[in-house]
Amino acid sequence: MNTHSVRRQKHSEKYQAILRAAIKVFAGRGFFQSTVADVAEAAGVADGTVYLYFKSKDDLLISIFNETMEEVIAKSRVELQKLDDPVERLGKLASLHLSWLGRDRQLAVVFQVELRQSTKFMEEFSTTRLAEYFEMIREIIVDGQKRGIFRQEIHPKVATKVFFGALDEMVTNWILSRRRYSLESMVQPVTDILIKGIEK
Amino acid sequence: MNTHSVRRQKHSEKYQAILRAAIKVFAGRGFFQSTVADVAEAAGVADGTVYLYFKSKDDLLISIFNETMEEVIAKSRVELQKLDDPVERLGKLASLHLSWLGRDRQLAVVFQVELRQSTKFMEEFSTTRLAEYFEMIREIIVDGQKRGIFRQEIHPKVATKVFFGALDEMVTNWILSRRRYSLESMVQPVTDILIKGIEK
Amino acid sequence: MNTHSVRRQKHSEKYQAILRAAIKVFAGRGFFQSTVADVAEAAGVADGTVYLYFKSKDDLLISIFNETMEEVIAKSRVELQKLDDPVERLGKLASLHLSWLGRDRQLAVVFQVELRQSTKFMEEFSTTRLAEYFEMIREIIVDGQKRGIFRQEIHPKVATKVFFGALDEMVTNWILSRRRYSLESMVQPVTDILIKGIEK
Amino acid sequence: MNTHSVRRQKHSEKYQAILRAAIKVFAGRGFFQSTVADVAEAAGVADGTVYLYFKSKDDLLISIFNETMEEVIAKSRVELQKLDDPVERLGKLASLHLSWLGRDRQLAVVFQVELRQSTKFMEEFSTTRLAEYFEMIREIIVDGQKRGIFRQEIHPKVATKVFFGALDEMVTNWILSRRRYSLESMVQPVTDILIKGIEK
DNA sequence: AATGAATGAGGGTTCATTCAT
DNA sequence: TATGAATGAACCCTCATTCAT
Repeated sequence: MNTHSVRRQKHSEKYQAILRAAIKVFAGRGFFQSTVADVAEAAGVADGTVYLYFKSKDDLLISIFNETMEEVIAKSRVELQKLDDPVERLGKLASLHLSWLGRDRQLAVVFQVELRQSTKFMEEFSTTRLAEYFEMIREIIVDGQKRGIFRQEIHPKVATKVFFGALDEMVTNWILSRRRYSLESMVQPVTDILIKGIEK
Repeated sequence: MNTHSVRRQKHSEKYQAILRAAIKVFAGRGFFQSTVADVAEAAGVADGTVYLYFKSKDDLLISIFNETMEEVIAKSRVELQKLDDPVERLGKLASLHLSWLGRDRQLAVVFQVELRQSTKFMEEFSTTRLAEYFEMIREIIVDGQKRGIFRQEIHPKVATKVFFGALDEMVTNWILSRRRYSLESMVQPVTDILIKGIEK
Repeated sequence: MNTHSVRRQKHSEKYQAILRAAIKVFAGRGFFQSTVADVAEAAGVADGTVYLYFKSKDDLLISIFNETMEEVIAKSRVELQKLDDPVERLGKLASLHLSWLGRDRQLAVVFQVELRQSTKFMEEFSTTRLAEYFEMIREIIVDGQKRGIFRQEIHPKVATKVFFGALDEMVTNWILSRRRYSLESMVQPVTDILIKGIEK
Repeated sequence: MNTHSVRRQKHSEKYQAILRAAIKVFAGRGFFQSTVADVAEAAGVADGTVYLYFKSKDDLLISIFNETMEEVIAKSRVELQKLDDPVERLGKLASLHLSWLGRDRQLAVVFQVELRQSTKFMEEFSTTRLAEYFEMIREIIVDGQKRGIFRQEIHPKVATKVFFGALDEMVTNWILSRRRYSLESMVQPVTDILIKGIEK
């Protein structure tokens, strides 16, 4: 089996081309309405070639999630390490979250809509990379409590969900909105409410 | 067409049986993975009978949304009219939201996962019943601002999305969680944060 | 079984209404594309009622053929008996053929198109009422030969087919033609050729 | 779409195999009673393969018509160019018509019965390849009139229909007949009548 | 590595027919 | 007689995946 050689190709031009094509196609037509042939065509490769880089159609979706989250989490960690104040760090997280999705509407559609196709997917996702993301948020909140900046009585996990849920809804609303506005412009008003909500 | 008169019998036994079966089946297998035959079998009717009451498989999903939202909105209005204080009203809304979904895990799965299958669906939904629901929330917030209870500088629409997004995330997390806990138990900790976030 | 009582109803209002509706519907949408429900609706009766008067959907088509041919053959016989000259009789036959179909475009469509759906139908038809019709034509030709008006060397059966085929094609062309013209106007030019073709 | 390049391979083995299979199956069971699976099985290919070469089930029928007519018209033109006398040319046309259908009973069934399934088909056909065929006949007749061989008073279009209708009926009768005889044996007796009918 | 022709299982939907009322 | 709700078999077409080249 040449799995290994293929895995090495993760960052090959074709792998990336197919992944980008998948995002575009899934965003446009929806995951279930898209065909592997659609993705192949958009990537400019033959149908069979997709299977040299991805195990299945599902794997395309999972890979979009994993590849993107990996990058996002890594970048976020780097950015957050530069800051110390929990308030500033939460603000930064919100800013990063809304700016990376606000920059690429198609990717946002895939993340807000297509990746939530089934409990099967969602359960899988929420126990891996997404759990990491949640943990990042939770840690900041716990740290804020320790430092006496955030209220002791709030439950960190609940606050994490509130934080994530609020950002998530901003993105979903932005995607579905007819009006075209900058997703980043939501950072301040949202964090204002969220921070106030947990601050002492 | 005589199917029309049949389809209108929204409250006939069969209509309800098929709708309940659809919720159960869609929640279990996912909308796209479910077949109309699955729904029919679960409802104890023939495949063709489904089409006497619903236009298509999609219509089943849309009907689950519409029927449920109609009922939820109506009940919420009744309950909210009994209260005057914006804080109490928001608390009531959160309580109602989490309790009606917390009562029926399958319905919750359909609402949190299956109904978000495609932008097509979501765009349709978000412009109708869901918009009504958002409006209900927004009105309470605006009222709170007028009364000087909530901060003037918060943007009601943003606050509405934060409120909804937070509740929505509670439900999604609850569905995907392995641990079995009461969704209603989230009411107090969530509203605590949200109210604090917008209060003066 | 109440077959007998039903058969008695052949000329009841409903039987005729359903038959007329079937002609209209089959002519409009084609036999296979039409549904029994279409026919029932057009006839203003319930779906099930159709089955009180006709054994099956096929039976509707067969009945249209039989009922009409019965009438046509009977009327033709009466008219032909009034004439003696074989040339005049053939002319009369052509005239009757083109006028009864030219009078009712929908009936013509059913006869020229829908009744020829399958060899099964066609074999059945061609051995019954249609054979009678062919025989009527053949007898006139044989008579013409006996009287020395038509050429001896022509084969009566062949001449019959030529005669019928020519008329049949006139009707088919008329149905499919965009231009609207009187089918009866074809009588003279067609018989001119056909008569000349077999005359001494 | 890469199916296009495939579909263009009109003379590939598979394309021809499927087309032959379709003729056989449609002739045997009738177009509407035949399934695409029947055709695929008869052609020795998978169901889906049919759709690599043909757009739809309808397209199979249309292709049988077009492919055959194209060939027939081309061959007829070649043969007719070898002759000069309008009488001989009409005779040749009749001979070609009856011999190519008489050679392949299944093809004849498809042409006489299955292709006349619906006005939709017939209207489409009669305005394309069939119109060409009619035009070929008409030109010979007009030529015969110019040369003073055929009567001036006959209407060329009517004569064309008579000619075609007569041949057409020969074929239809031959198909439906229990007795097995050579269709080509009809050429002489039919043309005898038809030529006499239009000659001076 | 890449291709793309071929596969064949799978599913939404239709509709002729029945039968309890 | 008449109704029309209910049935369930049947079918066209799609498409993820494979594999010979």
